[in-house]
Amino acid sequence: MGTTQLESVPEPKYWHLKTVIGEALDSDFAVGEILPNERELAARFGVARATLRQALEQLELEGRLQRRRGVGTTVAPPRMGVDVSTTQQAWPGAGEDVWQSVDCVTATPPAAVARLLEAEPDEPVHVVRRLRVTQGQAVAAELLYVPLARVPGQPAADAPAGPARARGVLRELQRLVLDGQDRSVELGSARADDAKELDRLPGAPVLVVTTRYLSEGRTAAVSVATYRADTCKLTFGDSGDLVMAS
Amino acid sequence: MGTTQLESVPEPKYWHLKTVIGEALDSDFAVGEILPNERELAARFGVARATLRQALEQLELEGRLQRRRGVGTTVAPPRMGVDVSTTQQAWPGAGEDVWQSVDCVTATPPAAVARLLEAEPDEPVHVVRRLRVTQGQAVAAELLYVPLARVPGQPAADAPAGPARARGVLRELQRLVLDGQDRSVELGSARADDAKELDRLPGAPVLVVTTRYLSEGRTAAVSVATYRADTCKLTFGDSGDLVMAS
DNA sequence: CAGTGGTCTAGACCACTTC
DNA sequence: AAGTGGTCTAGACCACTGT
Repeated sequence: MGTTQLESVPEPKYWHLKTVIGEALDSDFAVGEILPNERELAARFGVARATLRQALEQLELEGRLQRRRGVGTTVAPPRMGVDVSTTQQAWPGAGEDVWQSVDCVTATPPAAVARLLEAEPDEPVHVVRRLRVTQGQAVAAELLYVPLARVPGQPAADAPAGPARARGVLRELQRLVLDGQDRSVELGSARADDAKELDRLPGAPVLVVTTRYLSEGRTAAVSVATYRADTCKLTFGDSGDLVMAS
Repeated sequence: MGTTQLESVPEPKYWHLKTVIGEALDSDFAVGEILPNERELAARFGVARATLRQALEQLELEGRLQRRRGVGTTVAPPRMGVDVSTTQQAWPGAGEDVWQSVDCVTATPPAAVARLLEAEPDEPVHVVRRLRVTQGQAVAAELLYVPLARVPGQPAADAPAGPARARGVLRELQRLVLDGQDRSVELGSARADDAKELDRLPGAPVLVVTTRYLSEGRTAAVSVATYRADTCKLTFGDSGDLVMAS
């Protein structure tokens, strides 16, 4: 007894629910196990389905649950650590193991990207689409913007859009001297196309990693990569080869 | 005529709403301006308030809106870039400008932290509470865990809890040799205490930055910092002194 | 006090997956 | 066809902020 704290600030129901279910997940459920459906759970806890859903949404946001329409709600495995460190400065595509080139087209970039590129909003750029696959799962979708003028040997600017052309642009990029790069991470919500590639619904929370690649004092390329926030933890290993396992 | 796309996949209402309002924000509103209240907006768009709220929630998640109970919904300023780079390896508290020491107590860490510390779950640690303030605003709340055994000169282990003791622990830490650090970023939701310090409601989305400080081959300290995801963009400047302004 | 956003309800229908 | 999560409604009341 003692500090029973009689609801000086009454806790919202969904918040309390989240705690209760969260504890149940730790003790009574195994990873991958499916929970009772939402109507069942709502009835069991004596709340409306909307309230129950509010609790489940939070747990999904924290990476503890995974919900799929038409299937059900399952207990999520711990988030996988995805290395995004920049200690080994390198152009994208240097370690071709994790990123798959999907496509490449020529277009004018969004205004925000043009600003980062220090280019006119209507300057045409290569737009390379890549997918990061880890343990058989797509964890990130990337758009890499490279102004045509920055890659000298036009690697088939008129070549048919596709993976081959994407690899061509990456190859040209790697000919340049990389002076440095800076990076930012922020919360966003998945655009429709990214959501599709990541097997999520549009609007799903994602971690947006924006990288600016510098060469000869200019911005040579900008990458905007959206990582699934539910399943990923971004890691920056800055201490030799040590990586946070967990 | 052309690609009118007759709803092959009917877009959810709230998604469409989000787009419409988002565009209106760009063209018709200035930063800081207050929007009409939710009931008014819902009526104007001919939807239920819950649906309107779903759209506003997304926009808030993306840092475009700011909502405060009892006050209203305002247009948010662009996210501020917060530097969290680790290029200059340093113990916490080395640049005392941005972090304010708030408190320090002795306790046993959560299980997950104990694991990172490579310590027994019941080993007592200093828990230093700090607040990161930028431009007059609290942007992050941190808990720094330092095992008592790691800091040699017990800096008043029984001293009264408070800022003075916090600074004492940081001072002791800085006597050690820092071998390296690694870091991870993931999405989380604010615990009640963090939410209070960050002036948000519990459950608000946050970016959780976990840092492990290594000394003499061991983990000397673990920091868990929760940044407001709505107002912050974490930056990692790895190219000299260049910072992404935006 | 009036006005705001936050919580909650009890329903309905829709889109998707699986059998 | 049956069962799942996703969307949407039209209300109600609560907690908080201002005046």
